[in-house]
Amino acid sequence: MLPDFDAAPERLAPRLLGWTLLVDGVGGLIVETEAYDADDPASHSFGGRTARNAAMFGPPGHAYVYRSYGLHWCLNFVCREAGHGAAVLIRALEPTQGLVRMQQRRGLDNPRLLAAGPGRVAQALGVDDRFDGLPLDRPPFELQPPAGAADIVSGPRIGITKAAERPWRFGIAGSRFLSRPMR
DNA sequence: CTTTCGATGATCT
DNA sequence: GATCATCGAAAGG
Repeated sequence: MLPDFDAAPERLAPRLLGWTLLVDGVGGLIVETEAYDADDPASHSFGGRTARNAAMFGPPGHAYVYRSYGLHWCLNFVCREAGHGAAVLIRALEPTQGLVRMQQRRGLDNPRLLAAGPGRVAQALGVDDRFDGLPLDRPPFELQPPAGAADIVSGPRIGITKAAERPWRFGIAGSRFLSRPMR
């Protein structure tokens, strides 16, 4: 069973919450996401296809990984349809599997800080540009459906200047593992 | 608790 | 040459 990667990003993003994301058996529950679309000035795909964002214009259900601020990696799930340029940014996980491995990679103990933020997620999972364009339906990736329904909250996306009013950030209400509290 | 700032490099104009 | 879908440490209330 897999998420509906053919959906528009603002619909896929909330639906991903509660799924378990593992990379080589390490990861946890997705608790925070953001949607980015082609007609969205905040999106890397807004200006059309380039070398960096090529994976965003590839088939749905694949990874788009980019370098942020010259230091961090960020992981997205491509969605909608091939050639469109839509994706969902994975912003935070509640760690459940491979705690020690994540603590080693992050150089931290506190489970709360292991994957609370997109750069932290990628570092904890060992994701970098080698994962750009890889399919999400087979190893090293594994996705497991939610155990039950969760309360979902939405709000403005973080760290953007354009289209800042779109409420395309989604989180599980009350989770302690968000990059920032929802509002 | 809050705000500020430096790190660091690819990407795009 | 400016702009980042960020993080962590430091400084101030």
